[in-house]
Amino acid sequence: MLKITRKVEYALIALRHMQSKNVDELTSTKEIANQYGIPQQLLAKTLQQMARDRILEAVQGPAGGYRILAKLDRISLKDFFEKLEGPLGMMDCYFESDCIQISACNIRVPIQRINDNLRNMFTQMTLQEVTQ
Amino acid sequence: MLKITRKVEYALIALRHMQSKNVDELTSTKEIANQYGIPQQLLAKTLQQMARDRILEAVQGPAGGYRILAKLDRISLKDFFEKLEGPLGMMDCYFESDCIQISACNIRVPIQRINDNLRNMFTQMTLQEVTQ
DNA sequence: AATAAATACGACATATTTAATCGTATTTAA
DNA sequence: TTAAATACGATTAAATATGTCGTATTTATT
Repeated sequence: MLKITRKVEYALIALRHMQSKNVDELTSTKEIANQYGIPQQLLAKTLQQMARDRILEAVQGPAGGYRILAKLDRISLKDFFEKLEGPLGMMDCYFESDCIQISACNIRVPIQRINDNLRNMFTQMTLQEVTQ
Repeated sequence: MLKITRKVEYALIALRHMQSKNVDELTSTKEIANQYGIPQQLLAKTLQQMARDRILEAVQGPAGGYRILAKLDRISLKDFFEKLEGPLGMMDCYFESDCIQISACNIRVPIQRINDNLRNMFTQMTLQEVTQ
């Protein structure tokens, strides 16, 4: 429980790598995959998604690659995680209302308390803070 | 990511159920399983583990069952989660040192920052607070 | 003493989720 | 025209979580 996924891991590695370069400089998937021993195809998908989410900018063609597009100090860790993984909650019943046993359930409030604290925490941390 | 497991879910349900009773009163696995629609065998294992962890007290034989043994306001959510699920960290490299690419890894510090915040948060919440 | 109802627990099976790979298309600098 | 890069849906593989089975042990009740 509470494990970070590879997708998020690879995304953080890539961001941190790009942060060590000049802002306009491009980084290819291959470069990162080789340097950190990451499956290239999988990393590619992650970077593509980040480009769709306007965190990165993609440049196609040879000598292409990615560079950081967004202001990382404006993106909370919560938003970052949710962009990559979907809604951030410790239980689905936090979002869905079709739990079969919802009427009998006695821990909705407890779970909500934990969830709220968790979300608060990740809302207060920015990507910049974490990756700088 | 960040999903609570059934084990933890069932443990919370059981605790909350028992909290609504007199402190000495026993609750059987069957009673909880029936009332909340939980697989009895699986719940049984969870309760057995909680008994081993001295959170619950088990009484065997017919008319046996479990009652709350520990002071719930003395148990942090971190300890509770770790008793049930093992070390609480967003990445294993927080605990293990045999990561193959540890030398190339550039996100140990970032991950540690997230981890520390997470652990802090769960250290400050007590089981009592959550389930009361 | 026998029975029945409960906990104890290892081993196995199934389901779900995550991670990785494959194949193909598109873009564009050289 | 070619080669090197991104784009992305489909599939496979691996890992984890969830659930079940079988059997043993304990003990109140009869």
